[in-house]
Amino acid sequence: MESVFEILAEPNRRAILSLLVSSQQSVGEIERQLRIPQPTVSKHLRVLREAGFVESTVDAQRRLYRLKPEPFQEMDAWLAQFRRFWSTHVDALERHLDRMDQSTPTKGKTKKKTARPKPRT
Amino acid sequence: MESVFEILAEPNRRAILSLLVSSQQSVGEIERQLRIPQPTVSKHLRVLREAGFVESTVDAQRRLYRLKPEPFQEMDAWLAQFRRFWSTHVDALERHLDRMDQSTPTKGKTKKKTARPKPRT
DNA sequence: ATAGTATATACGTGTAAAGGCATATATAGA
DNA sequence: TCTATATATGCCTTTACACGTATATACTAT
Repeated sequence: MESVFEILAEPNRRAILSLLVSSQQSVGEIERQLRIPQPTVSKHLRVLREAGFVESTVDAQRRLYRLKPEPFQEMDAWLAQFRRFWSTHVDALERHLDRMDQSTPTKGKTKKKTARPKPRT
Repeated sequence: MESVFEILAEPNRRAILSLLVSSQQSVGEIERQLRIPQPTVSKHLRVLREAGFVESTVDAQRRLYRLKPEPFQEMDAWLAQFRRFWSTHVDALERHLDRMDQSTPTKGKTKKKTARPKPRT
């Protein structure tokens, strides 16, 4: 479990990170929002912490977890080598996004799509 | 093995993708450059193909594999939700990049990645 | 048809990680 | 002190891959 990619391979961990985008959260808050048992949350948080994705501060009995930017930047740096490549393929990409659309668990976000004339598969 | 992140969790697969950035390659070429046994290469290529990362065309007995852009874009879309966040932390980021620099697995590398000077909480 | 080359697949095995459950640790408050 | 709350950790079981080795399939050339 050394690379950032292995860390992100776990869906619950990605969910936790997405939760923390809005603001820092306690273990209990994460537990309730994601409806996964507390020991599971704590274990994933440990992995995320050791990988540098999050850090925590103590607040009474609570621990507040928040994001750290570095590993995300590391991923972005890896992805960068492919950017040049995929930007030359925007057309095929649009068709793909068409089918993907709401696959990103952000929040209620308006998807500004330019006219997409391709409902076919 | 459904998400792009799980696909990229495997180091050999990431290496294959990085190889293919420059140009399309046959299985044998990949095998020789990465020095991993041919069945392993084929298996990883299968995974990558089924996940939409690559596609292949036939050239006599060879199969030429090349990148497809969509999954990369999907990853990028997921990462996007954190961009806003990490751009407000450029300073800490710069220090990190300083230590990371050439993090792209081109070839043999020294594996000193353990020491993490933490700007303590 | 036979041999040679290139790639894919099948099978068995080891391993590591994820989850469930119980319990330990720490802090707060009575 | 004792109890309640919040979080972490330990143990156990299950499962999902990744790899090695062997073999199958496909195409080429003689």
